[in-house]
Amino acid sequence: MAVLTRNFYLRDTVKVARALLGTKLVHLANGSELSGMIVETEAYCGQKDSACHAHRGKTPRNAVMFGQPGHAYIYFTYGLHYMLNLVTEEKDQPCAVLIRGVVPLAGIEEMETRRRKKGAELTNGPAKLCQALGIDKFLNGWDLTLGSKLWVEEYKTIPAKLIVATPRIGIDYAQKEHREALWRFAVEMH
DNA sequence: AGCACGATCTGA
DNA sequence: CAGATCGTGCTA
Repeated sequence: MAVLTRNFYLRDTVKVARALLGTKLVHLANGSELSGMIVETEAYCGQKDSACHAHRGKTPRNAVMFGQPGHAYIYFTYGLHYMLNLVTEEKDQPCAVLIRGVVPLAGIEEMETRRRKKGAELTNGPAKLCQALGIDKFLNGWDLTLGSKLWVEEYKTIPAKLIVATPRIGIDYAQKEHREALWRFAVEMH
């Protein structure tokens, strides 16, 4: 399937977040494919967004967000978790989409061994998905348009009826306007 | 140089 | 509902 190009990411972040639903996230970890269909995302929209890491300007940690779109912004938090974001919009616009959930497609056995705890709820939650797919800080800044090591490709078209938009999770510190923005997108399962 | 805290997850 | 656990960024 076609690897998503730079232009896919070079758009309004909220649109990209929505468009990423149904695409396939692939990580090649020592030769084996670990992949899943993206079913939950959140848009973080630059300096003006008080929930965005780049809100207070450029720092060593968030520098990748200020670069070209189509790169992975991965950071470490709570002393134990990694989060995966995909950089969007043009250079110097520090925007990104947080990947919050995937449905495992390939490498499910290996994902289970990577996770401490087994079970079907393998990759819902931004930190759990990183652990299952073996994504860590060494992939920070990786160019996702190369189609090697870590990338996103076309997979499935999700009917609009199945997509819900809600406020983002875990950003109670943000201003009301940003706290309430419907910038989280998820595919309704059942 | 010190310190408070986080786009989370788990188990009690 | 608290504990895990540490890099980051703000303050001094």
